[in-house]
Amino acid sequence: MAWTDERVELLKKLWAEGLSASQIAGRLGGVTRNAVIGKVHRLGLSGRATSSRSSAPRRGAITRHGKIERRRLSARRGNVALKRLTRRNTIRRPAPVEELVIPLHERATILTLKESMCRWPIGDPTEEEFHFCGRKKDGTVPYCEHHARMAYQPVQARRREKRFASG
DNA sequence: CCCTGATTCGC
DNA sequence: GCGAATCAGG
Repeated sequence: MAWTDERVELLKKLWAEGLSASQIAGRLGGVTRNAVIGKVHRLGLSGRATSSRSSAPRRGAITRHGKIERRRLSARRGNVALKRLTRRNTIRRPAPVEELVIPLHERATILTLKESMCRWPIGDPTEEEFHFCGRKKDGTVPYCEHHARMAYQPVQARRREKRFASG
């Protein structure tokens, strides 16, 4: 699919809003995240404000798409020695009840929703702003931790409702 | 393994 | 100019 003026403008807008390349690709449709990244570079938009990534590749050994060199580099990776032990937070807060406001750049549409994303619907499906939660979920439930609590309400909450209902 | 952006280069 | 393949990294 061609980079029409409209699509380029949309790309610029979404990139400025902080959407990731894959998210933008999902919204545009017809392009991969690689295409988006490539276009971003050609437009000179790369390097978003607070991205202090220094992922520039090491120079020197890479010839072309040299497979030998790649393998050598890959073999040299993975020297993870010690990980800091983290203390678990023992304080448990009660489950929140209010709906969360999902930041614009984290919202998922039907096109960007992945298997690993929370499918809790937010808003009116007939409206443009309709989206899904989109945060990370585990494999056992279709929702993130927060929305799982809303979907499967704890016994306590139901007891309270029952009590209200009966008197 | 999920994801992120960056780079190279055949097309 | 385009973007797949591949990279480095969280």
